[in-house]
Amino acid sequence: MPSGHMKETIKSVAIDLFFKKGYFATSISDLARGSGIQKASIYYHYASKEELLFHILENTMDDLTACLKTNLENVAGVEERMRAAVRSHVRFHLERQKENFIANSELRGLTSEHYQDIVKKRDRYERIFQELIREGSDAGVFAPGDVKILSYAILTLCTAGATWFKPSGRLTIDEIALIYENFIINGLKMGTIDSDASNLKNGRTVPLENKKYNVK
Amino acid sequence: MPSGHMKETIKSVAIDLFFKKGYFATSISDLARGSGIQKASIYYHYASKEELLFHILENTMDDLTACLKTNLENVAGVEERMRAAVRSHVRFHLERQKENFIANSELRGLTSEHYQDIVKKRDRYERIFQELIREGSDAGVFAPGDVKILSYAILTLCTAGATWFKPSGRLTIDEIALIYENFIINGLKMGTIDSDASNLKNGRTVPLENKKYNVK
DNA sequence: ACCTTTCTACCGACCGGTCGTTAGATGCAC
DNA sequence: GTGCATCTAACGACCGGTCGGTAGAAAGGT
Repeated sequence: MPSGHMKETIKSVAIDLFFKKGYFATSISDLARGSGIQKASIYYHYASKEELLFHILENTMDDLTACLKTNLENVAGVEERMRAAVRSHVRFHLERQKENFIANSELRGLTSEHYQDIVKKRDRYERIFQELIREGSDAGVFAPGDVKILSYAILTLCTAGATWFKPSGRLTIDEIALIYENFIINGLKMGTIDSDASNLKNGRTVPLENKKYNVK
Repeated sequence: MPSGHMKETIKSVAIDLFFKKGYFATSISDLARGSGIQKASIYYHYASKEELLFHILENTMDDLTACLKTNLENVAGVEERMRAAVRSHVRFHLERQKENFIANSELRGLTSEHYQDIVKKRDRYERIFQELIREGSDAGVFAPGDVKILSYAILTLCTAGATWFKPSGRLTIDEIALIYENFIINGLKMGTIDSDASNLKNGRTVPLENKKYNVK
């Protein structure tokens, strides 16, 4: 089971357990047990539990961005580039599901400095998509729309796959990637996306927090 | 700030803190401090921390479903019904952002019995959307596609709003709801959604977990 | 009206247990 | 014997939860 370096073993055990039980619910003892060492020995490799988490998240974010950049190399045309970007994003999230799940659910375990590091990396990644949307919109290929909201939509859509995807499931990663790719390109292309909310005709349709449900 | 009953005060303090710091990071002492009582007094109103969490989640899920059902009453036509459903979903998640965020991130805090209760409620809710997609697809209004994947896509897309939405932000809830509504209807309507993955032409484009990045 | 009992809502003190972390000794490869 | 990797042992902090008790309002009998 151990793959040479104990530091890597600990890391991969951590990825497993953080994914399965969550960061806070996973104790150093759990990590030690899973790695086959005593819990004090963890501290020879990592300064703290939080540093271990940060290490995982940082690696994931760096690989995610590197992956996207590589997959965009030599791809021409804004639609094809967006397709490639979505494909890259979906595949990365499904192939490395556990790490991505952690990256999206355990940010609160970080110190504020580390948190900001990760958010900065995430923002840089998002900006690549936003730039693509803007390009496509300028070129008339995509409908004009709110770039930020659309980028969030695209990314969270694909990211969500990491929460429900089962490698043993009905569909392969490539099939899922294609479904998303088409869904998104479709949503972006047509001209019906606008922010004209003038035709909204409604009062409150949602119950307030902690209030009993009442409509109209 | 306290609204009559202490039980309600505790609940709303819990919603605030679970949203801000997370369920595990919020201690009973935190809840007591926020509610202005001693921590032992919390147990007069709730049997345990977990029961309090369950109480919040159960309420939220029940209201979510009730809200959808009401908003679908007297709406005819499958496209209009889907639009109404998306609108209901987005609005509920943005208006009651904190509770919904908790409901999507703190399920792991539940006992397995309570967890299954909530998942059952969530599945019932999802099935309403899946039924809508199937109807629309049968009627030829929506393109045929994988019903489950599409329903996940729709729901997670809208749900994600609860993670980044700022009430003081640029766009109103209704504007965001409209953007999503159009994006989704668009994605569903066109005929390009299929699972024909026969034209996939690629090797590995994603680095493996814990492996250095390498393409092709 | 009076006294007694019950119930509600809370408090202060405390428990066993687990947590992340540290200090210092030990084995082992070179 | 030098240094790396791991060990045993322990630390203080804090956790969720329990306990016995209590002030005060309400209920009930006479």
